[in-house]
Amino acid sequence: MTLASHAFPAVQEAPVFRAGLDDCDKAYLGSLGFVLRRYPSHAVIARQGDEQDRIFVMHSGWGCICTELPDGERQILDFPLKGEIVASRPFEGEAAESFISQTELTAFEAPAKALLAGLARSPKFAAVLLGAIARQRAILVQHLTNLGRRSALIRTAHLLLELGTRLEMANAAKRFGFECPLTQYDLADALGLTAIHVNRMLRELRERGYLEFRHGAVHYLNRQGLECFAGFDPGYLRLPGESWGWSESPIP
Amino acid sequence: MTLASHAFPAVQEAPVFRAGLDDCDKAYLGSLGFVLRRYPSHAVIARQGDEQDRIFVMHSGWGCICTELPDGERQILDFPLKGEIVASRPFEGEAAESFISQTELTAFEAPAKALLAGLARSPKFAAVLLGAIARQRAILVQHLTNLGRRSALIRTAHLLLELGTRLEMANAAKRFGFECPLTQYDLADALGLTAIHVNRMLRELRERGYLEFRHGAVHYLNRQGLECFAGFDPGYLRLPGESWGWSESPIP
DNA sequence: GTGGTGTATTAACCTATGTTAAGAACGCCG
DNA sequence: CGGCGTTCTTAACATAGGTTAATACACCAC
Repeated sequence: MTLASHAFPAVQEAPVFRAGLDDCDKAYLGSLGFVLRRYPSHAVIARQGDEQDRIFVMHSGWGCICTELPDGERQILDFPLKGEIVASRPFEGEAAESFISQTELTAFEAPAKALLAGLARSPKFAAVLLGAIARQRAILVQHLTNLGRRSALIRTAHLLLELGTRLEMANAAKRFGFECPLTQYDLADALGLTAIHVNRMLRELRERGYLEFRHGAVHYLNRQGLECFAGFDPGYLRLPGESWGWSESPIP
Repeated sequence: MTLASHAFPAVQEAPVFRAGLDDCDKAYLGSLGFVLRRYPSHAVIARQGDEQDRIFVMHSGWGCICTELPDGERQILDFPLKGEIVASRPFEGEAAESFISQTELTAFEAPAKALLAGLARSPKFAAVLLGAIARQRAILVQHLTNLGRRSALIRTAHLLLELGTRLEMANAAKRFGFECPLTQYDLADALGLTAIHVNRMLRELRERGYLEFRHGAVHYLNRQGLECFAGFDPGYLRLPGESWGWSESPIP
């Protein structure tokens, strides 16, 4: 739309917005005041309990959304990936969750009020936003189901498959897997397990010939078998109004 | 607004809407085509996988939102209570969850599209809706944290305290507790436990002098102690823009 | 009354996961 | 190069929670 969109990454190209908006809405989006900011690793980008007035669109790096308990433990709710929205308390009130970077991370930021105004402006814009919120909710629901009703082994597999699929949807996956800078402690906090047990589960997945998680990368050894074993059905990751993936080579 | 609102319960009086909307918005709400419907107990009101085109506002009775796994197990995500919204996939796409009645249940229903249109109509209306969605998300997050990082005993206590507080907010609690027709199997499916273990935990809570769950009702024995023990902080249940509770006797 | 179904309760036993402890591998920095 | 912190890995042991099974209790149909 502008020269800047060639010189700098533009929020309009984020997967959340890319599919659903026409040029007019994208121009409007460009006017909302999104700024690309960079955070170092292990930075607290938004703290649980603070007034929540910004929303984020991930651009690079890894972070997590988590709740912190009085005893110092934490529960990771999700790892927002490239092109996904972070808007924990959509548009009002104090945040119930923290947003923390795991690696160096860049994200677009805008005042939440700007987006709220956009809801009234264009039905298409509203639909895209609500679609993104619905997808986030679906992901949260899967994580909840994971914790409540799946064994540690399947739970671990399910999360890794989900992350891989989401990265593919953002064109950020590798050929045989994906880069994943999470530590086993991070995974443990997301899976409701101990880091030691995560280690056991990763070994088990490797020994069963499903996948390998080493040197900050996940390599599938038998992806189809793993999806079957984990009961992974990626339907919940689809953004409404979007056909499957924007990869160059669509899966039949 | 109309004669009918005296003869029949009106959706405008539901807690979700009651606080935030002015008369004009309430009149609009009344025009959206909400219909009060009655379901028998153990009815499937919306099934996982079906196209989701209605939203509900609970009016009486108990139900649950759950996901069903291939192996026949289920994970209950939440128990929507009187005056709360049920809109699992807000406004589009197929439902990732089922909505099932536990007791006989009545709810207002309207086509989801009607609400979507309301977003553009009035900023206040949009804010109320988004507030309700945000609250639902906060509840989901607490349930997730419950499953991931709290012991079975505290988890059980936390859920019961939450339900009690939500019922109070809807003016639907008793003096010393609340009526709760859930079975121990229902609780187990919500807590990620076995019904047998739920039984053990309820006994433990009773023996410790915290609360009693018998004959379909929860009686607090030492509510303050229990809240402290469970680390229960009801802040996440507040609807944005709402002061604490609309009970006649506000808690200091 | 009798029987039947769903729920609650308890006990005995088993297993998945947590805990503690200790090395090993790797990167970073002097 | 050597030392130090972070992460990974494994083993031995402890326990929370699951499993199986049996009894008791309520409610309803007949």
